[in-house]
Amino acid sequence: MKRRAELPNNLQLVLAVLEKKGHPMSAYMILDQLHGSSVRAPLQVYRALEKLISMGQVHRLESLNSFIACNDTSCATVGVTAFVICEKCEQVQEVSDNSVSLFITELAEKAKITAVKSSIELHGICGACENA
Amino acid sequence: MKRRAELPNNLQLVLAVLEKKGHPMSAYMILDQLHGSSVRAPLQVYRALEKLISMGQVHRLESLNSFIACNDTSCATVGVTAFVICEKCEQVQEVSDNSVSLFITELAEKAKITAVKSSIELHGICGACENA
DNA sequence: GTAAATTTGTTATGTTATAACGTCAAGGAA
DNA sequence: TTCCTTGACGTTATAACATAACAAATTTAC
Ligand SMILES: [Zn+2]
Ligand SMILES: [Zn+2]
Ligand SMILES: [Zn+2]
Ligand SMILES: [Zn+2]
Repeated sequence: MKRRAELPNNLQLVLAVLEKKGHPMSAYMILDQLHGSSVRAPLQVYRALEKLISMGQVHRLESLNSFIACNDTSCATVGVTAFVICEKCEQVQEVSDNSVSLFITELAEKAKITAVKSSIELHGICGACENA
Repeated sequence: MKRRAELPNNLQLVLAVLEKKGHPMSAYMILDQLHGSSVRAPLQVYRALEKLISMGQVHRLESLNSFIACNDTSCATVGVTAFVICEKCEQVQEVSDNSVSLFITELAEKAKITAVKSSIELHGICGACENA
């Protein structure tokens, strides 16, 4: 994996925006934030996101058509991650312990399928928002 | 739950198209199939889909931006369903046994969140396609 | 150093989803 | 009945998300 400083410029820019925000952002929200930089067109953002995702630095949230900077170093080694999303404050937790990978393994076996990728996204209201 | 014959016309039309296909379809694919009927505009399709989904007759696959007719009577009673999708033949299996709902329950507890909805989608290559 | 291959930028376009507004029909109160 | 409210539906327009196609620049292979 490339070290941060070695990332091409567009990847650094996109990743920095996502990390600063800390919440899910659509590609077009990212593009808005980069107004004035060398990143001018949607495709530049999508291409950067694609690479960052393949490096494990960014995740795509399918149920939101959005992207978020990885916030859990362990998810890269485990490979399967579940995302828990608060619908009120947009906080996202990554869960990538054994129970998640075991669940996916068993699901694939049960369905007689060779898994390629998985998307597990749980929406709800987090504790902090519940008590607000 | 309304019986099939009692469904409003647009809902019947949309559901019939999805059931005939048996695979995931985007709203616009459904619209194409309904050319010549009273369903002429995207919003008619989306409104029908929204109702069919709330009745449990149709599911939305977040990772495909697509919709599929429910093919498993048990998923309505359990409430939580995992979808296993073959990327080659587009066959979709619904899994809604106890292991799935238990996994979601435990995930919600672990993340200290009150679950509202969940999306579990596993992509892969099914047995039939693997041997082809 | 030159040609081929890859990456990047730009424009245009395709795909998915919703906002805004007008019409009509059903149902209830006066 | 007649008026009013309410909700469902159709239509047009537009917003939001994503990729195709091509040109220019850069990197890589020899
Ligand atoms: Zn992560
Ligand atoms: Zn919250
Ligand atoms: Zn179902
Ligand atoms: Zn298959």
